[in-house]
Amino acid sequence: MNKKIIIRTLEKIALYMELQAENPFKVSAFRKAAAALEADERSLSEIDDITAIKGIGKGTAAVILELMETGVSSTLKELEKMVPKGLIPLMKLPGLGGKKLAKLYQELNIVDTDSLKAACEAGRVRELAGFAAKTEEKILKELETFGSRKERLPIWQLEPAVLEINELLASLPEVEKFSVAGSFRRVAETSKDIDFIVATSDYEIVREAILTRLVILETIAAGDTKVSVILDRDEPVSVDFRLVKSEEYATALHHFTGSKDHNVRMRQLAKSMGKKISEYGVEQEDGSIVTFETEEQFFAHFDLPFIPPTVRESGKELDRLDELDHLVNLEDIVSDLHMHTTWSDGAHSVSEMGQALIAKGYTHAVITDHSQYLKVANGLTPERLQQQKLDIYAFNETNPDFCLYHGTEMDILPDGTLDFDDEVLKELDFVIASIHSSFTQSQDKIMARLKTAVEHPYVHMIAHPTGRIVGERGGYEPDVPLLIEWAAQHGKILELNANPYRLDLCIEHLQLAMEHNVPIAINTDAHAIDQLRFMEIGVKYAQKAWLKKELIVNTWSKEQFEAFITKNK
DNA sequence: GCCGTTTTCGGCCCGACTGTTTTCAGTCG
Repeated sequence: MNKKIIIRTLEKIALYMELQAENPFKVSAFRKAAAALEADERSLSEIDDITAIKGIGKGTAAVILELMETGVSSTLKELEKMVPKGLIPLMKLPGLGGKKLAKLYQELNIVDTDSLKAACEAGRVRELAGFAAKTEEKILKELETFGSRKERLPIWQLEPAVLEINELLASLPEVEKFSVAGSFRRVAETSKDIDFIVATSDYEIVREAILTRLVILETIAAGDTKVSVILDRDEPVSVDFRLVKSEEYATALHHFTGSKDHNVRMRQLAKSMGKKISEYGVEQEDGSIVTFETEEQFFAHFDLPFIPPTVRESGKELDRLDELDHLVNLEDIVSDLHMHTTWSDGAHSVSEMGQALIAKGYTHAVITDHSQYLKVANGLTPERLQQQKLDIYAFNETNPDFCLYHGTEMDILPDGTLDFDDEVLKELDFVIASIHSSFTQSQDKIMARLKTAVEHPYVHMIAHPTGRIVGERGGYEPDVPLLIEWAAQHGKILELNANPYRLDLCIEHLQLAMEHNVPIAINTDAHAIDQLRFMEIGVKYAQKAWLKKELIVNTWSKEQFEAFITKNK
């Protein structure tokens, strides 16, 4: 029996129970059991006493054991008999939860979207106690777009919306402090919505600014302290604003940054100390409320160091406090090793990129334009590469405190050969190899291509090793664990591409790379100056994998970096 | 249904908003 199937079954049981209007604590007990099983790293066969896991007791263990022995759950089967399947997806309809759906089913025999729509249109829903005309209208309206709207949006689709809101809030004098919160702040690959915490003493003006100055498709809620809207963008984006007093800001930001599991763990810790955490402060044993200037102070109140949002996930981060010092921060980054200029498909010149990098406070960087094979990107021939070198050296001469290295992002061709000869490569300071073509080749062929590159003495790094696009496509699906092994053998760098479209390597692979001591470069792959900002996303993503900063090439000094790039020359 | 040095019953994180009510239930995060 597959552990995943057991987890899903427990979750399904919870869902069905919810639709039976079962005791909510019982429902959450099944969800907690599923989560506990998922959080346990052991495989099923390695667990001898399942009830020893916190959150799994007699009842849920019985379900698990039955599944392991027979492959089915009689509990779920019973529930399926009592609850029509068509009701399950309706749980996702905003405004409808288990209790309301149970009522609709019991009183009006509503079993799916069609019967729900019919009942609304016939005006029968409004006759139920607890429902009225407004609810009926709302359900009908939601049914129109039901199923067509994406449930989660990838980070690259949300980021521009976050920037736009940042700009609006920064422009309001009534706003004292603000920050994005939620899973976006934790740099999740996808998020259901965007959360913002805004400190102000002038709720009304801020609320009006939000409602009038953003392009809004729909206003879900507009209360005193909470404003919920759907922005009118290519994909509609849900945004929640929490308006709080300045002194509540730190606790509110912590609360709405989550994750849920992190908050639960924090609240349990608080409780064990006789305190109570709410989004507005920490209630002490004597009933007084303590508030904080910053999240740092909030954590310090519980004798904890600052835990970065990115690692606030399972709650287990509270058991890894001694590793926090090794996490990389944006201040540790002194270089960016992958970017493009007008020589290929970039928007800015060598000199413009160089100035922008200096403004970032970096000590060095590498210009890595595309190679000749990539004609759509105006890839460089060996001749143009020669000319570019002069351009880069000229920049260095006028900016002696900074070093711009001359590199390339060379294509690994579909036939497995490299786009430049050794004579060309050995003249370059830094050589990136990457795949931009024939994604659909077999894994063997893809791996053979990567192997050529990894083994080549002049290649320093493999860029965006999977070619995935977050939330869109999987990429060329290489055997990443094998690639990591090769990189370890040959002393090559693997890239964490900081562009939110890409973010490969993914967290799981970054962890594996760290176990093998493979150096990781966090690079923006910028095609324009403003994309240099992606470094922050990359750094935070690396934190999520608990990547040690010592292993991150961009934290190395110029001397360390030079020692690395010259070792095979 | 799960848990427990406040321990075998009673609480389970906590609070805002909406829509229904006329003091609150349900939903949501």
